Amino acid sequence: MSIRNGLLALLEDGAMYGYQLRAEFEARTGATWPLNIGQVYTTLGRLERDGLVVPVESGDDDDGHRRYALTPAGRAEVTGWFHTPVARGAPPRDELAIKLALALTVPGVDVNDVVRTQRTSTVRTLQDYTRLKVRADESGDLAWLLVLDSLVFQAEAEIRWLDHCESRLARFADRPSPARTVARQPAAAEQTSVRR
Amino acid sequence: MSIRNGLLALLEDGAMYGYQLRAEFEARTGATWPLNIGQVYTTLGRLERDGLVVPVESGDDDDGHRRYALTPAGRAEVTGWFHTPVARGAPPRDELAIKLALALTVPGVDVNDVVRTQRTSTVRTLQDYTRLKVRADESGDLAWLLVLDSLVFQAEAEIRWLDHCESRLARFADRPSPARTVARQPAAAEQTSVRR
DNA sequence: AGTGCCATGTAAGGAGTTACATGATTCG
DNA sequence: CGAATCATGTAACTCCTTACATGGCACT
Repeated sequence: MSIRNGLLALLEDGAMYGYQLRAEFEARTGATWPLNIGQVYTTLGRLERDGLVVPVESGDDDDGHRRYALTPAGRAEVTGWFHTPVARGAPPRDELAIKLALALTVPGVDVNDVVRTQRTSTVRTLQDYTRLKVRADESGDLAWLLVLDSLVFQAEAEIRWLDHCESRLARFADRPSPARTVARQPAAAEQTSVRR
Repeated sequence: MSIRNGLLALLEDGAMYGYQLRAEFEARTGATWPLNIGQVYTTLGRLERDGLVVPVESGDDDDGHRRYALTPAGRAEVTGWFHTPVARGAPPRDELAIKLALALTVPGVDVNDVVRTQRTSTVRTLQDYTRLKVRADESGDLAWLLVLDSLVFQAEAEIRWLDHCESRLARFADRPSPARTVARQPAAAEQTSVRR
């Protein structure tokens, strides 16, 4: 969904063709998320089908570029997107959180090992980001700086969380019952819960 | 990818059938990410095709349940998953970061408005999480607690980042040049960059 | 008898990736 | 000339979601 809306937002700046849209998207987000060109075309196809975008008629200056322009409906979609907060109500699945939660209940997995492995990896990632921030600072690209800041904040939060997990795990280590998950659903998981 | 690996990890606990896998997954992650049952079956089909899982032959106690068990290759996949840090090298596209980066360069969008709208929304989400944490504390479900902590840490980081953005934007407000992104790619975006 | 849950699927489609095919233009 | 880049696509596939079809079984 972010690409679809992102392309629409870019078209607010004037009609563009597919290749140009990709270049603009990557330039304005610091090339943080490479955008594959095939998806640009298929997305443009869906946008056209949905009436948010129309190929601009270039009878005169036909340079072989298939430019698209926003329709009124498309313009409405863009302003709507900017005015609506990103839905964090159904948060995207976090592979790391899933992995740790499952590591707790699956036999033969050392949770602390998982935590420590992830921590060193994330710390390294964080270092990469701060190195990039130097370059962003020099370039004076505000958008790129903010995107990088976002990644830095997220990585720092992840590290804090991992440390938090480690200390919480240590606190629970005394208990003989290893916190095997007991389902909270009334009846369903009472029956389906597996314990050998 | 997280579901595929999650199902494999659950099967480490013994052979299960589709419906049971969904119930276990949701129970062990605090029902934070509802798992749709259709995907469980299609994923199991791919896992079987790839030789990571086999339907268990239940000639005797055939109760109509189609149970799956891990193969040695599947077991190897699970331990590999737990030992490998989650790749944050190609970070998942963050819709919020994209939105803000584009809001900077698209005409007619008040970035501060976007920031403030998102902030109140995220604060509300954070409050919901802390309410849930009370229940998780009472239930004593360690896995659920950690998952919720992860969401809280992420939401807090997002709020901090939004505040950070606001102050950085204020600092840039003096400058007459509204930080229109100039592409850093050597030649490409020089040509494709649009400014009217 | 009907409602609701358990259980297994299929269909259709959006989003995203990798890979390939095909031309035009530009540059060494 | 050849290689790289620009530019537009298509194909095949994974992942994920929503929705529908189909049965069994239990409880009132």
